[in-house]
Amino acid sequence: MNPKEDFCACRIIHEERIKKARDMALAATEIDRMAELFKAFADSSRLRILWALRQGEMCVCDLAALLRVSESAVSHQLRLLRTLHLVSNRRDGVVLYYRLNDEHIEQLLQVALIHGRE
Amino acid sequence: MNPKEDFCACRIIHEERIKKARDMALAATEIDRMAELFKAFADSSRLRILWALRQGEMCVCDLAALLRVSESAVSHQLRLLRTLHLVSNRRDGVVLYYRLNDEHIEQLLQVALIHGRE
DNA sequence: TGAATATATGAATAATTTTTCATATAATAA
DNA sequence: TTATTATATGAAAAATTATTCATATATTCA
Repeated sequence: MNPKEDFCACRIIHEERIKKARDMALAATEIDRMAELFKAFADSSRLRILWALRQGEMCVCDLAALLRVSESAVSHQLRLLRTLHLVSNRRDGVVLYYRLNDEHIEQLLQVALIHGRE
Repeated sequence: MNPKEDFCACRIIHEERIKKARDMALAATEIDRMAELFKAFADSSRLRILWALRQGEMCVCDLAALLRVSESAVSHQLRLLRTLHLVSNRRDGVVLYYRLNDEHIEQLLQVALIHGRE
């Protein structure tokens, strides 16, 4: 079977459904952007960081102590979250304080939490 | 540095913030369940499957043709979505029709899409 | 200026996830 | 019953992601 071709080994294929799905499909870039966003939430360390930051800014050191992981690991995770504009930081002397950057974060967390509890 | 210990190499640590974050932290099982859910959305193949199923049920073969990937790959992805109760299926003879199982899916997709477009 | 420290980062390793390939299962048709 | 076919699945291979370790950077303080 060659997935590159627009056919399928099966006989039972629903042309109209596939056409309809193609018509309303999102552009690849949009799918990729969504996947990137969900990936940011798809890791327990990052989820705990995001959840913790809901109640106020914290420095890298605080987050490392909270999660009980190395500061380097937290810093790498924060970089990913920063790259996706989910968090931003503010420097006060030598310390960087991180905060949530976006109301959508809270929405996604809440929907996921409710989903899990049902 | 030993991440297992409740301390941090840094001097500047905000005890109250960490305590507050600990107090409102989610249980590990809840974090894990949320991470699992987000993982399901954190892959472009699965996102495209979920997006396609919004407009009606499709069989494995349809989805493979739509995504242009092997039926085996789609089937593995569907198993994951099934395990998380995000999709369910209905058998009609030899064909299995898959459908979305949950209104939260639509909500998560929409929030993520809007987020990406802003 | 030099030492100390909070954080960042590249590269390597470890861990996890996705896809493929081969084969199995379940339903239908002959 | 046997052949066919749509889908499922285990195990291996390929790809991706997280963490660690070593080191770099930026800021403060002496």
